[in-house]
Amino acid sequence: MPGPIQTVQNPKRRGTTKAEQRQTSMDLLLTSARRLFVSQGYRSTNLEQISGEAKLTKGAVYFYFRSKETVLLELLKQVQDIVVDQAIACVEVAGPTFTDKLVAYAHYQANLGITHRDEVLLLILMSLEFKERDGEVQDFITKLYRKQRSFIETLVRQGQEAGEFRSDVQGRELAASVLALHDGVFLEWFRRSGSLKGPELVRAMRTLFLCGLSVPHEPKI
Amino acid sequence: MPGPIQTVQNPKRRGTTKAEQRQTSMDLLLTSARRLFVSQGYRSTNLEQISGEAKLTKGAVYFYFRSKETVLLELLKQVQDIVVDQAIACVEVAGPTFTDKLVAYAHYQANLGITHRDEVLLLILMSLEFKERDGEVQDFITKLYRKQRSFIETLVRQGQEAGEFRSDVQGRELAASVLALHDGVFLEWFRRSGSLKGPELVRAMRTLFLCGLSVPHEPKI
Amino acid sequence: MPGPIQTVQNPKRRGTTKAEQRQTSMDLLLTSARRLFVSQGYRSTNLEQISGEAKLTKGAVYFYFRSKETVLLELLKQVQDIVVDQAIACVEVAGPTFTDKLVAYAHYQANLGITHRDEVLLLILMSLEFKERDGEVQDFITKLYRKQRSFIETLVRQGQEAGEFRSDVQGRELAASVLALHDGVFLEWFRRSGSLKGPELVRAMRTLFLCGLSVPHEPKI
Amino acid sequence: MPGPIQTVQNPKRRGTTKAEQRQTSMDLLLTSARRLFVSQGYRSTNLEQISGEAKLTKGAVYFYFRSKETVLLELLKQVQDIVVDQAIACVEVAGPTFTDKLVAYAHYQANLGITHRDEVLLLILMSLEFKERDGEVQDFITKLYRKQRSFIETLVRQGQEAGEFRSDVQGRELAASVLALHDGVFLEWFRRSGSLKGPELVRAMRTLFLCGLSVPHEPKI
DNA sequence: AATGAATGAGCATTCATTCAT
DNA sequence: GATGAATGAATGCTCATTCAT
Repeated sequence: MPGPIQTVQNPKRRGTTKAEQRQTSMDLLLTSARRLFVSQGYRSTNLEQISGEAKLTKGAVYFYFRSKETVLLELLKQVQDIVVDQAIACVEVAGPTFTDKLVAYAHYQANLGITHRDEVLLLILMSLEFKERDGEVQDFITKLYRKQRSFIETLVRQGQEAGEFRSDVQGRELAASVLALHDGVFLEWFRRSGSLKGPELVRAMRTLFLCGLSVPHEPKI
Repeated sequence: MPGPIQTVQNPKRRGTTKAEQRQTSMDLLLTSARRLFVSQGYRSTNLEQISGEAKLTKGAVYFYFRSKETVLLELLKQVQDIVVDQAIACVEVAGPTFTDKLVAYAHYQANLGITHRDEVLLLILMSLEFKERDGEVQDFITKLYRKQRSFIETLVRQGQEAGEFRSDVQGRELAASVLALHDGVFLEWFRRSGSLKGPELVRAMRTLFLCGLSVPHEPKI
Repeated sequence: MPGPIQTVQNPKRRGTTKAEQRQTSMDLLLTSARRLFVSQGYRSTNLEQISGEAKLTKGAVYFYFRSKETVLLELLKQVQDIVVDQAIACVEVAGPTFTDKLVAYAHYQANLGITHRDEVLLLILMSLEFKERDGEVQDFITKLYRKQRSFIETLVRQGQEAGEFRSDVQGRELAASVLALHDGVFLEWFRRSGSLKGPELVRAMRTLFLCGLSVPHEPKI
Repeated sequence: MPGPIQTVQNPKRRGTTKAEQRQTSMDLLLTSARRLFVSQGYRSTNLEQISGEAKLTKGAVYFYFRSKETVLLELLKQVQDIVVDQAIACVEVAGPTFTDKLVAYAHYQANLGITHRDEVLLLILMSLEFKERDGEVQDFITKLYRKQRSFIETLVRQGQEAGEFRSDVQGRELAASVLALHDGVFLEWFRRSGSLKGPELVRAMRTLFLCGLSVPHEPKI
């Protein structure tokens, strides 16, 4: 018979407290939202898909979040912590040379690609999807990117001043290239999921980073 | 039964032949569609925006194209010609070394970034937006990327065999990095439109290309 | 390349006068409209289909007719002549008994089913499709049906008075049954085009007509 | 991003359980859809009319049904039960003669004309409107008609073999005439809603059935 | 804690109709 | 005599959001 059939809420997660259940449901919703936003895009993902994958209904999303946009913002906050803040913290303890720091950065990111692939991709993809929109999401993403950029830029500039990195290209643009390579590698990986060997790709990326940044040993072009 | 409609037909494009008018309108529609698809995404652009920007109405789009998707396919055909085929043709006449060829490729692409920014971006952005969808668009994009990749991969492999490019990273992954850097640079430029100096960015990209690919002259890392 | 491709008007109907060409084009349009209205219905047939089948374009329809509705009205005028007026004329010269007249009517209609199938069906189908609409078409069809009905009713009533037809059912309802059987047979034929033998069906219809109308020869039910 | 919508939710169907509300709304929608499809045709009825008559909105139709077509299919399933299956069941228990069975069929249908006029008409009208279309609806209707036809045909053939019905016309065509008369009578009633006396019409129909089918008692025509 | 009913704005698409050429 | 360009109203359908339960 007709009508959208929703799964009957059978007594699940028995033996858990309300608070635990709350957390579980929220986590399920966030995880499926993240996965779907990454694979289909924000706009092309609807609340039925998100809640369905978490074995809940649309209404549940509104119980936990104010709106679809809030779900994304929540995800982006997680991203900020994992992808940006922890990367910065990790680089800060590395050293002593700036080359060491850059390698640490590359390694941290490469590792994220394995442990938190969707978080990394979410930031990149949403930055593109929300480019011309304005609102909280746009603002948040812009700030995140700005933070990331200025961190790398500082690193690159310091490396240049220390004579570790080449100075024949301006720091701002060199830093932009580093980020570009980073994002590009993740996107290419995303696009071809399966047909590329992750570790090899990371090695190639690191090689490009280092060789491209290092002081050239003889005139090129 | 809809009654007779009394619109005041503003005499537009008067004094032009049908053929000219056709070409003009189609070009206007394609140009505004391209611009909008790039800046807002395919799904977030509606036909009213596309036609409105060309001073036409939704109906006109359907006079020239079978559907919204057909508009995009038409644009992608142009992209294939400009961004992929001509790049390949351009590289083929360059030489004699593979390094020369790679530089020619980088220069051609860098130039496109100035003369055909939207065409380049369209391909990259649509490849991401249509990732999980299937249909004609997905197929077309996949083929385009495959062509581009296999071309670069061949170039990189030949350069490796000729001893010009480093061989400590597999050709496939090295080629992927080249494309990743390319796409990444364009996206970063797109994201920050205005705040980056194009020529400088291109120089940085070229440097990364060449230094990263060239045979290392002394042990690194 | 895009855009709806229309057949190029190659020099056709050469060696004919304008008037002849006019007539030819109008006839072509009317014939394809009739065929399409019958097979798909009025609303589901669009002007592109009508004109396309006549190797002309939408605009041509508007050159010859004021509107889509006018095309149908023109067709219905033809139907009036062939299906109703000529049937009446034909019956009037038949005789001498009312049974003879009824047989003449049945034969005329049966013959029409072969020579002018679409005209007969058009009236029946449009009477159903335009039932709740109002306007010229509705009016025209209503008048046609009224004419047909009152003609048959008179015939039946006269037959009853002459003692040829049974009088245990009121003339109005008996006449309605005759028309119902007539329309029903044509529709069933239409629905199953192909799987029914026309001549056999006509014989069955005639049998039902006559037996059902004739004075019963012994008590029934 | 659509902002929060401030509709004043008129508290409708308050005090009813979800299940009741569901049933009520679905029934209202189906009933108005049936009425409108019969009086205006499927294609000429829009979802606003259907939902409006049930004091709901377009969206509600999509809450209960997957598409406009699904609404029709649901209605046709009801028709199958009431108009075809129950008629067959009813005839099967009638007897002992085949004439008795035919009379039972006629009575059942005549009664339906009063209690379920729209259901009977829906099948007939949709069989015409969907003639050239293909898809689920067409398939369903074709199967229904086939079932009906083969049932009547068997009945007629058995009556012929038993010597109750005339054998000078082939069973297939005789059966077709019975259905034709049936459909024709309903359509004529539909077309002239109001100006025909139902019971009289039914008597006329039954008379035509019986007289036309019965073995002739003396040479006719 | 979560569901199910219902809404309404937005959107791609179809199509009769107009009009300059 | 007829075409091609363009319009705008209509319509099926999607989806974020609201709210009573």
